Amino acid sequence: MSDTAGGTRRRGRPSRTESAGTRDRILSAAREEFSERGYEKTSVRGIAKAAGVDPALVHHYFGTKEQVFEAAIEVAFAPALAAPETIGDGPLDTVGERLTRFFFGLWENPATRTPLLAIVRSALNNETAAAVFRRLIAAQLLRRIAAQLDLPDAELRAELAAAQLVGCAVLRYVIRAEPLASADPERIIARLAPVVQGHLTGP
Amino acid sequence: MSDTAGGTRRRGRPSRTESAGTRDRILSAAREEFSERGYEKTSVRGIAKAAGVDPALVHHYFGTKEQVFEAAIEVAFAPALAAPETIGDGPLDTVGERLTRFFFGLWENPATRTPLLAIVRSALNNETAAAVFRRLIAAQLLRRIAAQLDLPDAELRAELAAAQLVGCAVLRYVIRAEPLASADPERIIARLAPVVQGHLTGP
DNA sequence: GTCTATAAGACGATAGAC
DNA sequence: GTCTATCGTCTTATAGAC
Repeated sequence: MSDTAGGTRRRGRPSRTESAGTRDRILSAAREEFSERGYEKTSVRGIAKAAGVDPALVHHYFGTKEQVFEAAIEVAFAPALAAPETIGDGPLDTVGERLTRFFFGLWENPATRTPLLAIVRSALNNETAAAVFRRLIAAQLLRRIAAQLDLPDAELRAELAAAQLVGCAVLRYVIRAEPLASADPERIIARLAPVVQGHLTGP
Repeated sequence: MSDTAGGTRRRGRPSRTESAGTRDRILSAAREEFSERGYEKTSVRGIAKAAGVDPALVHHYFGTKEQVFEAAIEVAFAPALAAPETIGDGPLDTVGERLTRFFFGLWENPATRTPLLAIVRSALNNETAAAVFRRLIAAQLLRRIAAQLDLPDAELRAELAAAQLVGCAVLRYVIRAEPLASADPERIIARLAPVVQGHLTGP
C-alpha cells in the first residue's frame, strides 16, 4: 500500500517514512536554481548545496536530473491549465483583457513565477522544457480560445496574441530590460489588453 | 591598410600566414553550433569536430570559449545596427510596417538568422549574450525610434512593440510552434505591422 | 533516510613537439 | 599552422555503509 515506487512512475510518492521536509526542500531549491540558471547551467550538486543536503539524496528522491526538472516545474501546470475555463467564460469582446490579466497574474505571483521562469529559461535549449512550453502555450490556452472564434485565421491570431504576451514576459521577467522591467503592471496591461483583443477579434 | 581588426583587440586578425579558410570554417561551425544548442550546451570540442579541425586550433585562433562566441555573433551587428537609419527615414505613420519588414528580413535570411538564433538561444542563460541582446534590441532600435515620438510613454511603447516582434521570433524560429512556424511571412507581417504601428503611434 | 566513496566521463584550457 | 598529450576540474550517477 505504501509502495513508493509502484504505479506508472516511481517518483512523487512522499511516503510517511521520509524525513520531515527534505524532499520539499530539495524541490524548492531545484525550482529556484532552474529558474535562475536554466536547465544546462543548473547542477544536481548545486541544488543539493542550496537545499543543504547531500547530492546523493537528490538522486535518491527523484532519479535523474531530468526527473528533478520535471518535478520542479510540475506545479506550474495546475494553475495554467485551469485558465481556459476562467478565460473562456465571459463576453468575447473582453477576452483580451481577461487573458492579459490572467497571464500577468501568473507572472506577478512569485509562487507561480518561479516554475514559469524555469521553463522559459530552459525551453530554448532543452527539448523537454520546449515540449512543456508548447503544451502550456499552444495546446491549452490557444486552441480553446481559438475554438471560440469563428474566423479562418483563428489559430494564427491566437498565436500572435501569445507572441505578444510571451515576448513581454521574456523582456520583463527574464532579460529584465528597462523600462519594461520596472513598469507598473497596470500600465502594461492597459496597453496590452487592447492589442491582444485586436489579435483575437480585430479586423 | 589591411588591418581588418584595428588595434583595440587582439582577435579578428586573419594574417596572411594562416591556412586558407581554417579560421572561417571554425567560425562558421561555431555559429551553427551556438545557434542550434545555445552557449552552455555548445562545447569547443563539438565546434572543432563540426569544423573538422583539432580542438586546440579553436583556442589558438580565438582564445576562450566566450571569445569564440563573441566572434561568432559579431556578424549580426552590422546589419542590425544599420537599421535605425533605414527605419527612421520615412513617414511616421508607416514606421510600423518598415520596422516589421526589417525585422523579418533579418530573420528570413539564413545568413543573418544563424547568429541571431545563437544570441537568442543563449541570451536567457548567459550574461554576455544577454548584454548583446539588450544592446541589439533596446539601445539601438528602440531608443532611436522612441526619440522620434514625442509622447510621454515613448520608450515603453517602443519596448512593447519589440516584445511583439521578439515573441514572434521566439515562437516561430526558436520553439517552432505551429501554425506560426509554417505561416507565410507576408501573412504575419500583414497582421503585425498595424500592431507595431499602434504601439508606437496609437492612442 | 542519510551519507561516503567512487566510478566513468566531458569539459575548458595549456604546453610543447613538429 | 597544426596537432598530441595532458592537467585539473567539473559533471551525472551508482553502490553500499551506517
